[in-house]
Amino acid sequence: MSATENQQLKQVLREHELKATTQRIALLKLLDATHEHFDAEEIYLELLKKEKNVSRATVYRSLEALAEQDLVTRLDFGDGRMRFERSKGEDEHHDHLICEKCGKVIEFFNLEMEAQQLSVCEENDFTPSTHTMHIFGTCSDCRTSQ
Amino acid sequence: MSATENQQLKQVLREHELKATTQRIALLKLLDATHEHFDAEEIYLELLKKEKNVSRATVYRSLEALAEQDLVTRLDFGDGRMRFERSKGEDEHHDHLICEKCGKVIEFFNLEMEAQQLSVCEENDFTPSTHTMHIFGTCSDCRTSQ
DNA sequence: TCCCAAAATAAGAATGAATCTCATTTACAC
DNA sequence: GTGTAAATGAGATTCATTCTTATTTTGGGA
Ligand SMILES: [Mn+2]
Ligand SMILES: [Mn+2]
Ligand SMILES: [Zn+2]
Ligand SMILES: [Zn+2]
Repeated sequence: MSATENQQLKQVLREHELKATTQRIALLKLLDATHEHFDAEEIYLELLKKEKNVSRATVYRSLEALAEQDLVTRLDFGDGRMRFERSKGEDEHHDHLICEKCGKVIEFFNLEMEAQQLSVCEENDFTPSTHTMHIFGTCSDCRTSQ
Repeated sequence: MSATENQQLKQVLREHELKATTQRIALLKLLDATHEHFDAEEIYLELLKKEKNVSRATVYRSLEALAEQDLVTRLDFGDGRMRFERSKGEDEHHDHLICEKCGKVIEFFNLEMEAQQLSVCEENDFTPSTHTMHIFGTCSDCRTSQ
């Protein structure tokens, strides 16, 4: 809504050498607003509500461009479609607990685990770029309610 | 080849309440022989070389049945198709380093990391069932050769 | 403010991994 | 050996994602 938010996002996009299209701005605004882990179709449908002109192809292309610049993060929860979240700072990396019953996603960060990852890479003379650390299981709500 | 290997695999399948079809036996034999991380199409093509009758559908269905019984393990390296490996013992769980340049897969096990995972689950009142811990990056071969 | 070339978009076709359908074959308990 | 439920083969189908092409938009410069 706010013109200032639009301006800020325009700024962000340009800093990353991306043209500030209305679709990309709307996409970032959506992810900023919700903090959720949307898939492409959900993003497409949300954007349709707000903007008259959006196409699925643009959602996919924008997500690709934004992910390339680390403005959004791709998440693969292994169910056949990619999820996306707004990237937080370099310093705010986190991993995920995913409830197989209700789909809830719990974010966590564990410094010791990250340190062990680096240690494993060193042992294997391997230069890491990214990692996926997803723990699947049952959340407390789903465990108690059955 | 060996009749004894066939008999052993028949035995294994029956212990898991799976009918010992020639296709399932051939599939297990292939994975036992190579220790590789094949996708379904690769498995299909390999089986075609050896058996005259195999269909893609059977490969997928067999892999599903075998994975259900933990005789094979599904691996999602995030590139759009699932990989499969022969499951090792409960005690031989491992995770993967995946080279983004050459596709090489390095297996590792880190007890401290696994312990931290349990600790994170406890903190979040979460009951884990499985996890994916894949580190993507560049292997030493690919780093030195360029 | 107007103009232009390059880049991005809309709409829908194409792709490809995975699943489903159904007629036929096979496994295995009796 | 028989019968029956389960598994298979072949190909159709699904569905997420990518591609194609004509059209529109962006951003820089006149
Ligand atoms: Mn997250
Ligand atoms: Mn492995
Ligand atoms: Zn839950
Ligand atoms: Zn490599």
